[in-house]
Amino acid sequence: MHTVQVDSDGLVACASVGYEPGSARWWIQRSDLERRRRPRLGGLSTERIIGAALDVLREDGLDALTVRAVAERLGTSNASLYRHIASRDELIALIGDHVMGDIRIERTGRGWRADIEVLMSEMRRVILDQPLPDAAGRNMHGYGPNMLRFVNAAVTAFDSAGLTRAEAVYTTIAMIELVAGAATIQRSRSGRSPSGVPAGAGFDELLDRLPPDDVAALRETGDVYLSAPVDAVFAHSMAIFLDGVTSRLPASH
Amino acid sequence: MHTVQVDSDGLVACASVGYEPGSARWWIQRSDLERRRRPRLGGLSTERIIGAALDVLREDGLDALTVRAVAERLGTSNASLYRHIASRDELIALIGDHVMGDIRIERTGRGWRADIEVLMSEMRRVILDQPLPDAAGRNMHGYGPNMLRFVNAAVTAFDSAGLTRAEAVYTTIAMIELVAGAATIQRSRSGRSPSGVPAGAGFDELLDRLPPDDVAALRETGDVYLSAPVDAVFAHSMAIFLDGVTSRLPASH
DNA sequence: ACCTGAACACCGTTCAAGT
DNA sequence: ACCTGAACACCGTTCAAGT
Repeated sequence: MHTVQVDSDGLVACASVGYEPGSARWWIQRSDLERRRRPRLGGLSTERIIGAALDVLREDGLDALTVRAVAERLGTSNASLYRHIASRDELIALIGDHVMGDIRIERTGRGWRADIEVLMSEMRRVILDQPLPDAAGRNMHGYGPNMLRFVNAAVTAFDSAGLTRAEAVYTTIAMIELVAGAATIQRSRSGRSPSGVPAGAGFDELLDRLPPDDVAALRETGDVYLSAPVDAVFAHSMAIFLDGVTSRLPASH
Repeated sequence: MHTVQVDSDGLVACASVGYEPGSARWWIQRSDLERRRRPRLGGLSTERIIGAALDVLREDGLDALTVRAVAERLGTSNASLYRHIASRDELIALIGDHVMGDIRIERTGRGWRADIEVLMSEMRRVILDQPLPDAAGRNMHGYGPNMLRFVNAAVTAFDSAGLTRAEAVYTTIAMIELVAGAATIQRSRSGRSPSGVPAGAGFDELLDRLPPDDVAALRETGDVYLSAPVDAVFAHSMAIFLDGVTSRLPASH
């Protein structure tokens, strides 16, 4: 049982019926809504809101991304945004897919492995490019037009490698899982305190306080765990994944 | 330049000097702090706070996890919690590592691959077990005692497989990236609207609205993308990863 | 159809005052 | 050393009233 707010024009009613932001139905509803708009000169638009949100994100960081801050940057009241987005979660879902739109999708002509390498690197790049709210990552798998375009490109590439369609889909999901996880982990691995202290500083001292048996291997390799360059780690993760896919290909002769 | 709040007992001063929650230095500071406590009968403790937070999380979900809600469940004022945790972020970091403590770490005796399979499945299980705040995932890689124990177990297993120490460390990070990403994506894949609509409902209609060339492969395999069972997807991701690791092992004869 | 000031019901966090 | 009521500075969101 839903109580639906009905505005005089019924727009808000539509926007708040309650599909989960990022879900397929929600994206459908969204495109309907955008089509029904009658933009004013110098007025707001979803596009301008996303742009302002990305500005806030890049300049002042994740914590500063509030509806109020976005409104201020646009020179309007925060209440005005709610004519274009039904909630902060919607804004975040929109940002998530918008960012995926920066991915360059093109075949390399050098085979499926090179194609997938580019797709993975591109996805990682756009995620790391700005401090995305985690919730955007949560919806990143989602059903936005840019994400679906990306998924389609990956499925196509795995298809051309010789996988069955079903396996190409599964493999694409695995690829997305890995890149999403890698970006998240990298972000925290390279994090530092406000005071500038790297997250791993004092690692040896920390190990000394733990039961020796619990961290025996780490004692011998702690510096590797700490100082492994993030790009090298990603390259290695990607290589494992691609080698795994290769080993599952039907014998190619 | 820091302005440090100094309480009469100096405790709060210590807790707020500003290491990033989840960082190595922060965990060191934490264990010092806990050691200096003089608990009262029936009083609060970090442990009780974490327990209450997990209760809130499991019963009322992620959005309900507020400092105030945790305090209410403990029958105290929210201000009281700040004697044991310096911020909500600290609480989340503590939860993140606490959850990793549920992982059963034991050798299977059936080789490195079986050992790693267990570790991956266990990590996935504890992450999915409750709706963890994303920020906990962000810190999950971190330097908590339980996480380090887990990392150590994985490095040890890869070591026994024949990888060099450095490669074992890199491979462990890749493993964590994959499992963290897989859990995140699964959570959103199986999400539904408050009204109970699955996130993927209406997928075909959505594809119809996109440029046909952008989603050609998905049109043919959309149902697989939608209905792939989450457990099967994870098993497949894990198999790719393990096959990849295997293919990178030094020839074993 | 769009925009807005003012308000509502929350947050996390602080601090003086208590035991 | 620990706990707490009350307050502060925010949030996201709503709504009546304006154009």
